[in-house]
Amino acid sequence: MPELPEVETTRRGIRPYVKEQRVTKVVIRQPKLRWPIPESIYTLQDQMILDVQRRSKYLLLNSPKGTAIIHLGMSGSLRITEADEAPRKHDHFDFSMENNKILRYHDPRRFGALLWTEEPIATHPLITTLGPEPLSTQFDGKHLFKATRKRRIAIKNLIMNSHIVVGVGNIYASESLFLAGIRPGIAAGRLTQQQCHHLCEHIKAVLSRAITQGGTTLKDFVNPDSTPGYFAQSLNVYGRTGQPCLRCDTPIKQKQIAQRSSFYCPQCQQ
DNA sequence: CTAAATACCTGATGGC
DNA sequence: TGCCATCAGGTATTTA
Repeated sequence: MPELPEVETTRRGIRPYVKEQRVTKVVIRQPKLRWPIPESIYTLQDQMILDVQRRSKYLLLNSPKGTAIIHLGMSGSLRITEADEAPRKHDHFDFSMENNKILRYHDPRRFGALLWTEEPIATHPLITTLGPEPLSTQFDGKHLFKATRKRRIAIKNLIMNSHIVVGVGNIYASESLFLAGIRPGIAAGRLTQQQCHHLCEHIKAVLSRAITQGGTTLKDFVNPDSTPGYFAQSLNVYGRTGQPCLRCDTPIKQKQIAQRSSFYCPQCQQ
């Protein structure tokens, strides 16, 4: 389940293998992803990948003629394989490169995407409406406080809204709310300025820590079986229904908020 | 405008 | 052992 740390870990993992490599071949085995893969993606063929960037959970492969936009959805992953390695089930597309390696996309649930744009990436419809990066200075307590005013939506939903801040998925929404001592279901507009400040700081802390831990597995990145390191980190509340809170021993509660499982400690989060 | 529901998809899991 | 039902999850889009 790629959240922002996993996407960033993927970016760092593939970059050494694809940056400044010419794409020798684009192979599409399954064009039906979240949106159909456009024919225009073949423009990437014979282009040099200048860099791999990330905006929100979108990976951006820059070339002189345009940008390939990759989203991992919920079950997507990218790996580097050797040129002669046979594709497996759910390996939907390949970018072969001059260095005799393949950038290969795998996605059982096909919620991911591969798109192509020749416009400046900032003008792309998927990108223009996005809120600030969570780790940037643009995202601070003031921004969050302002975004919460007069909003009745649950605070957990609000921080998962990419128009407000990008990159906060279901796992880290629950985790950061625990660290900030805020109930996930509370109306966003009821948060104080100080609570917004705390929540913002904890979102930044939990995401940076996860990226650091994801980085520990980077050396194994070419191993397709490598699991992202951050899943091994101790989660305080996510997936711990009924188990004792690590801070106060009260059993962790699970509640559906907007069709998403949310986890919290009824004692530590008021 | 906001908020909630819907759509997309497969694999893992649980009940019978 | 098999089969159906349920759930998980990111996010754009549709509906209210």
